[in-house]
Amino acid sequence: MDDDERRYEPRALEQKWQRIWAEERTWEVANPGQPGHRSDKPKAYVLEMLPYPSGKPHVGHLKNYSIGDAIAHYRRRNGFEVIHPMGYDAFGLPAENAAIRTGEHPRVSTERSIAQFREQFRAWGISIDWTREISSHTPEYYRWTQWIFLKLFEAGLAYRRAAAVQWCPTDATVLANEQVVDGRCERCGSLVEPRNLEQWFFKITDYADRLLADFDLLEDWPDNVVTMQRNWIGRSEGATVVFRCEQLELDFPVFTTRPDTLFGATFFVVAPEHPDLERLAAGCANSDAVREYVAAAMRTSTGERAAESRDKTGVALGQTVTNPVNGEQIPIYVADYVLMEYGTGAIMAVPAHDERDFEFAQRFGLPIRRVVAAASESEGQREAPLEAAFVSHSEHDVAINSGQFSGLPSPEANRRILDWLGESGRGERSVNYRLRDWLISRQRYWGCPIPIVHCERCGLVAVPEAELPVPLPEVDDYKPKGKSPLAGAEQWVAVECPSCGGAARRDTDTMDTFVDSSWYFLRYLDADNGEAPFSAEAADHWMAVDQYIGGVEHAILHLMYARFFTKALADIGCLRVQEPFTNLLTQGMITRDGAKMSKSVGNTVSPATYVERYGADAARTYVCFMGPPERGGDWLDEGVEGVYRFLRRLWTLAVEVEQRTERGDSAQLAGAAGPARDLLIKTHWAIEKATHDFDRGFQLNTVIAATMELVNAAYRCKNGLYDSPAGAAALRFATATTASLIFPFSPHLGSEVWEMIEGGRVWDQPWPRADPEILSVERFELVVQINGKLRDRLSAPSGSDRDALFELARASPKIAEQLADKEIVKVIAVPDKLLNIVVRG
RNA sequence: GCCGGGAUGGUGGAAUUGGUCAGACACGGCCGACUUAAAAUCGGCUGCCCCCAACACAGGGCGUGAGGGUUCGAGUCCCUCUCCCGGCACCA
Repeated sequence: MDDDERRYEPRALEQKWQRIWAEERTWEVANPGQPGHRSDKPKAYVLEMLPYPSGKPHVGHLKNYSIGDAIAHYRRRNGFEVIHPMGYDAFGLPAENAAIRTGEHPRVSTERSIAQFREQFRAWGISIDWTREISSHTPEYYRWTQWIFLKLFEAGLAYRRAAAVQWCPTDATVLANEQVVDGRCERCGSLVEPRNLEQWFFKITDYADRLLADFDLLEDWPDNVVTMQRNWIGRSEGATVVFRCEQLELDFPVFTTRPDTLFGATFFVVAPEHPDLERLAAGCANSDAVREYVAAAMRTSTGERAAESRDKTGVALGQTVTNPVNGEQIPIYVADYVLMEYGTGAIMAVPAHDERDFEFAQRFGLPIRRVVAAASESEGQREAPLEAAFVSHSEHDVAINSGQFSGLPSPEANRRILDWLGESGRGERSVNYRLRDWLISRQRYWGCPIPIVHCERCGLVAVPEAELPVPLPEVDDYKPKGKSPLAGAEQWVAVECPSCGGAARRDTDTMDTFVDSSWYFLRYLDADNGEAPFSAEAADHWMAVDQYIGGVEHAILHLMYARFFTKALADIGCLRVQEPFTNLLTQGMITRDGAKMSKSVGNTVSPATYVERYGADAARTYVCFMGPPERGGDWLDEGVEGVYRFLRRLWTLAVEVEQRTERGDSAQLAGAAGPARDLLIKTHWAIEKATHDFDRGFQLNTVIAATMELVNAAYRCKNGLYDSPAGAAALRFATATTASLIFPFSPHLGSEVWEMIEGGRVWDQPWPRADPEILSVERFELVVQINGKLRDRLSAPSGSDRDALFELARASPKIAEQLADKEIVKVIAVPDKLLNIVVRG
């Protein structure tokens, strides 16, 4: 064959294998009951987070799918029936905002982008079962998103209520709590404003405890993700204590985590949004000032109000409540540092033991009474005025100035006070969460319509299942105007009430796109099902996702919502698992020149460019070689080139080995000696190293390094091996093994080299196994240390005991010299590794 | 402030979990071979310092953010500190 034709040409080679995989439908798997279903193999569900299709895929996608594909291949080769599907999170704001600018329908731009993504995934050679492809914007998909919404509605988990919500003025929509970062819209950065609106919520708070408890069901999730979710849910144990306003005959329950500080409560604060505020203010002399304060608080943006540097503000209400532990009358204030959304919207203020209350008390000249002290403090220290709030959770603290509880250790005071309150019905143990219900209404166009009809007579009426999907109507104007663009589709909005038949109107909001992605991993399992979102049989077989791979930016939002959906669907009876993702790998971000890639900085990397120049194999292998998957890394063109050079070296080696050796002489391996045996050992070493690193948290970078070492070893010895049968066999074995080990990263080249050397399909081959016999050596290099310092290396027989090793070491001139006139204190031996002689003198 | 994760050559990162002078593999750099030449390719060297007129060899010392500790032995375990990254934060 002509030399030119034997050059490494990734493009032609990659196209060849991609064609074979498409024609032979290599990566398709069948459900139970379908022809071709493999009940003989264990299943593995390998899934990467689905992409939001905008423009073309970027390097983050390349990394995500390269890692996922390597894992999918590795599982397949280890005997698993792997389901590895793909889809698109196609609804969303960017496409809609583009539509407002360009006038092009979001469906058109989205579908163009989907085509580009699909095309790139094929060009990358990702092993996807394309028969399961879904896209969340299609009626076939969102019909079932609506169906699930209705099930949640029936179960009381979807409800509508008026609430103070966070409004983004730029995107002209409300946002979920999770989408507000530092008081700003996560997406566009605008300061969000408080608004009182009636909105749809999902009752995720009902699941708070299960979301926490079921972390135990997960096998391997990164600690930081679990911690972030824990913090987000923010469970705190404490008590609800009732303070009564005698004048108005009103009870005010408050939540506290520190019942032991009750005797230190010297005033009481309610949030500006508190529903009883008007009644409290009505009779008091200050009522104008109160109303003014409340109005100002309502105008202040959420972020501004939360700013820590801000001085405490508030207004006295001129009323008092009774402290249930000592009957004291303490004044009531309204202040915006108390949040209506947390607890009961009212607090008992204990300035001596809470920084915020302390600050407020100082500003308003309120008494500060100390009720907790460290056990070590003297009487004098305990009586001295506080410079700052004494906030401590030590078990060694004691209660002081606390009536009959004075002198008790704080934990006990806590218990006793609670019991005592409970007996008289003035308080009880309770739990509070930071987590709020998930606000899912969006006043935007490009999303899944909410399948509810508003009827003046019947109220909220579910669209009957048979009428799903409620189609997303065509509109002329996408511009958000404070209400959903869907409201402009008058014909669509006007509808008969499914319940009474009278004139009614459709809900014109669309759902948060996180709803779409909270169940997509279930639709893959049964993507063509026209009767249900998925069959119980398919879900029972494939769920849960054994390995999920995606960006850590979804640690809270997507991952918590999907966990909630899974539990809710299980409760409704659709699903038998409690957790969707058993193992999670969060990949690190790829930067360029040390900075996050962004169009405005102009440091983006287009994978397509590199795939064209170096091939998909080089690009994929490079992103896996940069470092451990969960770490980030800086993209270097030289790095891709380095991997490309390695692949080309493998190719060149394979061509040479194929030309200069004969197939089928593997029996010769048994007799290998000298360099041939060394190469054989190196090959088994590489197999063991690769397998070990794959199994230990997918250390993909070192798997690749092992294959590089093997190729380097083959290059160093190959010219001396061609002439002997054993040498030739060792070279063939090393080359084919490299192909086999690199296949999960470079599937095209791996397939090609395997075919050249061994014939057939590498993906049908089981993952290679290292032969322990070959790896166990008869002799090893003994390291001899004296007082922990290396002094000599000797060849020693494997399995020698301590005494034998010591005798051997003493025979060495270097060691003998070191040991002269020294007293041997101790000899430590590590079998087949080292000997440490401890001496004195 | 609280929680989580880090800090290893010029660079990305290795180190089989307390055991072979730490630095695999790769990038970058230097040198050589091939070539009229360059590119490509192949091969070699590449932590710092000392000893030496210089080269080579051999040798010695120091090195995993800083300091201390445990141990025969520490990048790995413990304590203190510094810095960096991520998350949460007026949540009672």
